Amino acid sequence: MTIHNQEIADRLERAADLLEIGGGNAYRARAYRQAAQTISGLSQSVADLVANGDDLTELPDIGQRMAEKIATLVETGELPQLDELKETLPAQLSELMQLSGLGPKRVKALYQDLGVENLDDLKQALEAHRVRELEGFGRKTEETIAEHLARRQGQEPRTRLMEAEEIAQALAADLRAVDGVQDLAIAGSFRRRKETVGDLDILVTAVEDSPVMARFTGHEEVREIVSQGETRSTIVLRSGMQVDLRRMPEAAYGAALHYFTGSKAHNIAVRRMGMERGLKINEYGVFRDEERIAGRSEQEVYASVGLPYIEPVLRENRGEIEAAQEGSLPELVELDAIRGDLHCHTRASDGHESLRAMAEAGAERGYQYLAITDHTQNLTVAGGLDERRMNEQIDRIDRLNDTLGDRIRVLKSAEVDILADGSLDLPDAILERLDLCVCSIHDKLDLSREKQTERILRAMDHPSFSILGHPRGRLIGKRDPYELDLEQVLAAAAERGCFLEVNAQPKRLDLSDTDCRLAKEMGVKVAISTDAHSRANLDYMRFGVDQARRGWLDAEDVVNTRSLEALRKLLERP
DNA sequence: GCCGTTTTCGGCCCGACTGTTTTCAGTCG
Repeated sequence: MTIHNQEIADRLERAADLLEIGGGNAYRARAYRQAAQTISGLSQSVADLVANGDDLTELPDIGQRMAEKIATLVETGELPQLDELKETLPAQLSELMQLSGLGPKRVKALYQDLGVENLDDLKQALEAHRVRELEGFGRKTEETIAEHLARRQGQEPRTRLMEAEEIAQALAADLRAVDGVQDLAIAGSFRRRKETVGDLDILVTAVEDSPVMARFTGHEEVREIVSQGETRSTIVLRSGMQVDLRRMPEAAYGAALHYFTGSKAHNIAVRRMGMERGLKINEYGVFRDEERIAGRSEQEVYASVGLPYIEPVLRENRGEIEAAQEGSLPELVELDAIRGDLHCHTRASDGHESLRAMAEAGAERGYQYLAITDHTQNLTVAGGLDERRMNEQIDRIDRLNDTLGDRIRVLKSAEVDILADGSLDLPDAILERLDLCVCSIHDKLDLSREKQTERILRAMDHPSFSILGHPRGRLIGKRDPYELDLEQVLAAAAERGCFLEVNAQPKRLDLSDTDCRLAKEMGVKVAISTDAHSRANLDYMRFGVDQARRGWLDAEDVVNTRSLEALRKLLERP
């Protein structure tokens, strides 16, 4: 049973929590957190690295001692340091740390003075009003903790990017309309285009007497004002989304935008570079002693530490700073570079529109080609096509292409089910009539890692296999990816000339950012496809492009940036 | 516990806001 990167990161985080609560050297706890961060952002499996005898100390923030601990964890499933900590402190104190308003000091006080060991204990202590009697606590603190505890139940902690976008853009539009507002940006993980967003960070510059802060905290969608000040306020909207507004002087806009865009790890790394140069970098600018030497734009901030501009999607401290220093940052793929969509549905299966409507919608977006990929017979719930209906669909596409001229080319395709034994869900005679095949798994999601991997490898052996659709099968926040050895799949794809999909559906975004990066490292190109079930869904393309950009992909790495001619060539199996 | 153009010790990002105090600790991002 191999341990996943996320589990390793979680154990290290838990150890960090307990170290902080226990007091002692706070920097030691931070070292555990930083190691956890490095590992959760890694594309390769740490377990595999250890198995290969790779040197983990080459990874950032992992030294000799941490590498040994991780190796032990991978090999034995145990982290002895964590077990030792658990002997002195209850492990569940780590959960209390997750509650907003509770940090190590307060958790320690709750434990030592009130014997609170877990969330249930905390609830009882709050109800008995014993918390307010602790030194440093008070009535207000007790109430805040109680509120956060109550809200925690059954709440989705992160919002998918698309939903966050709807909320953010509406609010931003209202704030832009306030008197005296000059610049406004939505920063944070939203600007980095992370697949999910925890809260929104909005940044404004405004003339001195602008009522923007008051209009923010007084907005009709506000459910709760968490804090309010001259330059910073935090609210919770009725949707449950927490939003920060920061008001900055114009001369500091770039520095503030950089600061609030994050990620935290990226900022810390940049600030460290500043320190080495005798500079202090904060949200108000870059300072040498008391003098501000940069801050109006982000470019200035980067230039002050000798770096070129780094795109927000790359700011995760996953090697972008080193790449910037070496001048080897990728030229990220742009939405404009996409020449067609290789995965969409019509009414023939579970789509909502006609073939012609989808083709027209593709042409409106300036696409050169659009692949129609209705489901196949195995997926009965979606009205999948059998042999006869598939043949009819192919003939219909031929006739449609005759009427479309050079406006757009509709490619004959299907989203073919990969059956449990790895065979494809339509006879070869039909598959051969298709321009390409997107092949996906829709059932038997709970096979073992070995069997699921084997299933896909076998499917890829089929000469008609072109693209592996939504390769991990995850639904963000709803369903975990199925067990799969992605590296083995990528190696097989590279060998056979197959591609993997970046499914741009906001609830899928599958491959993930780190998966994209792994694909690139292993020499496998991707198709960014919307899996559209309606014309409007074709606009999901930008979410897929953002995900690919977060995975460091350039236009070369993406098959559907090619002209139709070049695409056809690429689709020919070696 | 990590790290090194101040390098094997002695640093480790930094400011805003809140609540409990009355000058500051704790938390957050």
